[in-house]
Amino acid sequence: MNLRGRLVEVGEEREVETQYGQRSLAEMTIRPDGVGSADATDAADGDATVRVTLWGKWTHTADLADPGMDLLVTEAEESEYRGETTYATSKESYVVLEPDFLVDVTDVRSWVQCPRMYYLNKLSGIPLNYPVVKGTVVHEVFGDLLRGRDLEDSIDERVAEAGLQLGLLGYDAGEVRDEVRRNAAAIEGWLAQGTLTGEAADAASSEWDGGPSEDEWRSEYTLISPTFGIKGRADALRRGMPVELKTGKNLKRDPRFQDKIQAAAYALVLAERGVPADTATLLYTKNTALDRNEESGDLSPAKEFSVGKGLLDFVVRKRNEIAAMEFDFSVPTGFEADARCEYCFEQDTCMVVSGRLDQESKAGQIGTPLPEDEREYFDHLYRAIEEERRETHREYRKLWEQSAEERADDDRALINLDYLDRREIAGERWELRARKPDGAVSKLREGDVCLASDGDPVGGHAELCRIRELGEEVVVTADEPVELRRLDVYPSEISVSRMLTALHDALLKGSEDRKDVLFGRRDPAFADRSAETYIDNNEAQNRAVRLAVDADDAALVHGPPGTGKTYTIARTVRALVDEGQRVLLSAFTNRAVDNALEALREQGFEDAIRVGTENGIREDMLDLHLETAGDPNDRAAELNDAPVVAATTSSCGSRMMREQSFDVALVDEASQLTEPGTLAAVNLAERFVLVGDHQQLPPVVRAENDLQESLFERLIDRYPEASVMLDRQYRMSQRIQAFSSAEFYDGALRPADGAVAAQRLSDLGVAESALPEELRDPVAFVDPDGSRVGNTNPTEADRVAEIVDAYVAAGVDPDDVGVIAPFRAQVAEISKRTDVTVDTVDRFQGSSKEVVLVSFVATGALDGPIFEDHRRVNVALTRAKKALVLVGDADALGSDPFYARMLHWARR
DNA sequence: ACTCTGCCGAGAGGA
Repeated sequence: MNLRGRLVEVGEEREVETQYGQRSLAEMTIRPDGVGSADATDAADGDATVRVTLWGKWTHTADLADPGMDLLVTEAEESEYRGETTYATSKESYVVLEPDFLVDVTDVRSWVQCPRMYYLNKLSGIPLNYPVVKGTVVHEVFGDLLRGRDLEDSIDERVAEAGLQLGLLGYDAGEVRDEVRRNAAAIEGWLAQGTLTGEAADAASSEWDGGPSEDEWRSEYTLISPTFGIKGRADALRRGMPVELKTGKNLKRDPRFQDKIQAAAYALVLAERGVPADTATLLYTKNTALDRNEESGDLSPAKEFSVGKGLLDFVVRKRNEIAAMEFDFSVPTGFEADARCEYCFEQDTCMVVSGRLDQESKAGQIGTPLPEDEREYFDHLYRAIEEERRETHREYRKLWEQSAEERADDDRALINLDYLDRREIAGERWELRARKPDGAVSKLREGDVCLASDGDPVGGHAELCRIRELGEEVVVTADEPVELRRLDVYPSEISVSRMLTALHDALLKGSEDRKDVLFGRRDPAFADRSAETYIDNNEAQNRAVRLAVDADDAALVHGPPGTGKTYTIARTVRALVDEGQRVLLSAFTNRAVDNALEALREQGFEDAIRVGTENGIREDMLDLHLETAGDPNDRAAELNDAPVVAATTSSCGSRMMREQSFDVALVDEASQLTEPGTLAAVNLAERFVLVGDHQQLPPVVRAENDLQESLFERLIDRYPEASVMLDRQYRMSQRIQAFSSAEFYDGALRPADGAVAAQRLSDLGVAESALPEELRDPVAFVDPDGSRVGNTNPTEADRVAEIVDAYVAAGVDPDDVGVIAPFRAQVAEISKRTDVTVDTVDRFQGSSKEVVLVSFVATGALDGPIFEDHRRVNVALTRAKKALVLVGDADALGSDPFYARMLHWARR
């Protein structure tokens, strides 16, 4: 049986005499309830504790354990001792610390080389370098070969796909193709050997009947292990045994140890799925025929080795070391292993990082430590980012912990799909189709990468796929055919990793000048190089452009709703380019990046490149999109020569963008970005301009931590003189903007001119007299006397729909009406009753409508965190141009001073 | 208690 629980007490290791001789043991006390999977609670009832003895080598894990950690013992032996039921590890047992902390297989690999290498990889990311790019190409070609694809076709296409990266590294396609061809020859030679003849091609063409079966080849197998807390992707499986491809050379008789560990980790995860693998193969594809002819005779690329329980135990223990270290956010020193620093390629990096961050390390330190406030900042954000990582792991857990129905409720999956069929498509890939059940909704969108499965994404057959169509019929493409019954959002740690690298780059690679400003040691400096006038009809906008052009370090532009931020940004970019500056134009969302580009083009500027994934970019900006595939030189030149590069801040953290440098980074929506998120863009430039509004929604983070305050907000508080507030708004009538202006902008936000101030529905040809009495004021309040049911209020939803109808009946175009609600549940409720746009506040940010209705849902009292952040209300109330209707319960709204003032204003 | 956009995916190599 499996035993799992929270550690209450951790006993010391001790030696005892047994019938098998002297053995070591350590006794643990755990509280089995309330943790993890269902079988965790098999052992005991209530909050009783149980004792479990860890024998032999598992005392190593006991040594790492601390009270509070989650402990899992598989195949535990139960025995009675003086009336008490106790447990102990058996021969088959594994002991897993913090199984919910998902460790990547490659992390185990680097940890085995040196724990410090694990840390350095995590911190600084893997930079753009040729071995990685070529390695990736070879892996892709390998997968293609296994699927029976023509070798030359595959090499041509895969090398072309890596065009931009190769170009940035200064390689040309021909030489790379030749080199890949040499690696591929080793693969082909191996595939053709002895009993393997023709197998790959046979497997590829054979009928597929679900999960992996014994005699088949599989490429790119996505594996997640809830039991062992490991995830990863095996390069291939042959007859259920992992095959790991290496692009390098290994002329020794045995595989490299860390490579064995990597392959063994895949074998471990396969064992959990009931497909035990007792052998694994490492394929060193740089070993050539020439090498083979040498005397030892066994230098073929393939090295097989057996995977016994002892090796698997070792993998689990190493994985436990990582989990234990991450549990209290500690930093590995390198002393945990007996790696020899003098042979290590990372020695210099390791010493610099140790020296600058004042970390203990086996390699020693170089250089002087960063100032204390910078180190504190690092420690603080490092921890916050790691907390975010754990929240991402929770998303993984939902893949197996939630029942299908719960999963459906939380919007992150489409379940119970009716599998229709599959079809082989170009590139030896597959197109899979299924029918969606009526009314199923999810956050999945066309173009997303997600996990397609036969209904069981963890224990069954799952493949990463891309969504092509998401209508009544669901169409996805994948490398292997799955019986498509379920689609899940595939959680990714990418944004977390990128935050970490941005933090690292800012502190360890960033210029002192910039850090002085970031850490409040020096006020931002300004030169006098701007022209007098850039924008002649809006004094604040003009000042904003001048501030940005004059900034030697940083400028901050505060743009409340409707104040022409995007226009000002575009004008600023042009002014900077005119000064000969190379500009990075960035923002949190794709939408904002595209809006800024659109404004640039409207102002006649076209010389920009849009970097990012194709499906994130709006169609009318795709002509500016930088293709990553193609001739290396051309692709690299396109990027390197662009005076303006536009990308989301997330893309700025990509390997390719990290190689770019700019004079100025201009970041929109900066108030919605975490500090590390902002740094990803800021790091790439000499100077930066942040544009945002800290009175609107803050950054979205999963964990409660200090990532919630944006760099924009921190800096604007610290350096008000380096900022300009755009104070003229072009969106709302005087009546509508009054409350927001008074509450959030000290009354400084004003209509740009009389026409904006005085706009009314009659301007749209609507007869206001046709509206019910209660709606004739541009700001109205309606209390429908409903009651809150969960996060909905059906009566209020009815009333909202009636009001929408009233506006439409009076002549308002339905496209000009929008409804906003705080909860998604209420959004769904209202959507059932009307065809106009209905969305949450958060999703409405950035857009506007002539008529806006806000449904507050709450009755009786304002219970819930969603009502606590008044900035959300600011967003909701500032979407309307000519008419705004607040629909809610007067008692609830009156119970809080802020909402009471809002009510007072609305009722006037 | 609630809100939720990004990004792609994990990788490789060098004594």
